[in-house]
Amino acid sequence: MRPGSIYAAFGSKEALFQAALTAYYEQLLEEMTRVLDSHDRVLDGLAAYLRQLAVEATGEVGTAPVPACMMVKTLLEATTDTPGLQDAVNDLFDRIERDLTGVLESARDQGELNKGADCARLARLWQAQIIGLRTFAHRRVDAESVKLLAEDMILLLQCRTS
Amino acid sequence: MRPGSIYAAFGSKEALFQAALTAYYEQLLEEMTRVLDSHDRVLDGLAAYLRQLAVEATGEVGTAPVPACMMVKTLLEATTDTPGLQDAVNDLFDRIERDLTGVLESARDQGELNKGADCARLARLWQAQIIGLRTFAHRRVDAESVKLLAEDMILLLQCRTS
DNA sequence: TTGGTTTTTGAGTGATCGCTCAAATCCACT
DNA sequence: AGTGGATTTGAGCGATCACTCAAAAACCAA
Repeated sequence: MRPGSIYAAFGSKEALFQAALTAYYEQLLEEMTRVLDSHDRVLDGLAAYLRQLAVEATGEVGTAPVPACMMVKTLLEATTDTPGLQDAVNDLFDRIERDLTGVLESARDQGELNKGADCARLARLWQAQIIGLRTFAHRRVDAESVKLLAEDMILLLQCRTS
Repeated sequence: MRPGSIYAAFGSKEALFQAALTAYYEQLLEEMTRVLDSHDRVLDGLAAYLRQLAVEATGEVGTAPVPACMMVKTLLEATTDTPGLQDAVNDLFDRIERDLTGVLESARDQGELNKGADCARLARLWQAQIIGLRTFAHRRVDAESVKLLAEDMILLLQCRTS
């Protein structure tokens, strides 16, 4: 495909990037939902998701290590002179926060969290853990350290949520 | 200053960037040391540092919000076709990990942590928290949420370290 | 096969990129 | 004031940037 076709379809480089970013978010959400659905307890699913991120990030299995999170890179790179991008990436992060909050609320409703848990706040804490884990994993560190980091985060959140 | 002077002094854009990155790390370390030294207990100092990051990141005081962490941005952006940069940023992250490990070891020696604590592992957990907090804070989120996030992280680490 | 629409292409636009260099300028020392 | 070495400057190099467009090609119903 040559530039002309792309510009005919998307109009601008930024619009193309935004479409890619949204598709990226949708993949992310789909995969997280898939992992959560394959576990009975919500908190188990979240733990499994974090463990999976740790493995993928280091490329321990046959696959190559997953590249850096597109949303995080965009969040850190977008400035006031790309207002459209800034709006878009913030909107997607808000969506993830709402998604995660919903997941945690259903965990609370099923008795996995105490009744008074602040699920939105927990969702932000969890999101920060995911960001921290995935970003950390880009260092040249051994896979074991990343997996231990994931376990620590899981422990932390369990001690916070139970 | 015009390009010629800069290239005369640094040789290349990448070398200039590396010098800036190293200077950035040194500032970071200096500031963290300053905060730690102004607290009797090491863990109190670390908590204060995280709280300070939360405030600075949101720009709650008079100052403008701190831009994204140069080291994190470099870590996420550096690829195999910038091997020098990748080496440099990994080296600096290693240094931070060693710095933090040393700080935690002195905390352990003073009885703030239990004798068997894995300080290197804790240092990586703490580093991931800092990365997560600062990155999260770049979202368009109210300052209160960021401060609560910092408090949650501090609580988590206290429950992990005591 | 034809005719009309959509899509892709290749060639090219000006702007900016990283970078260079000879000439001009600056500055400490005599 | 004069001199030698260090520094800065302005002009400009080729390469790449985001992007455009007329023409060619591909597509598809009739």
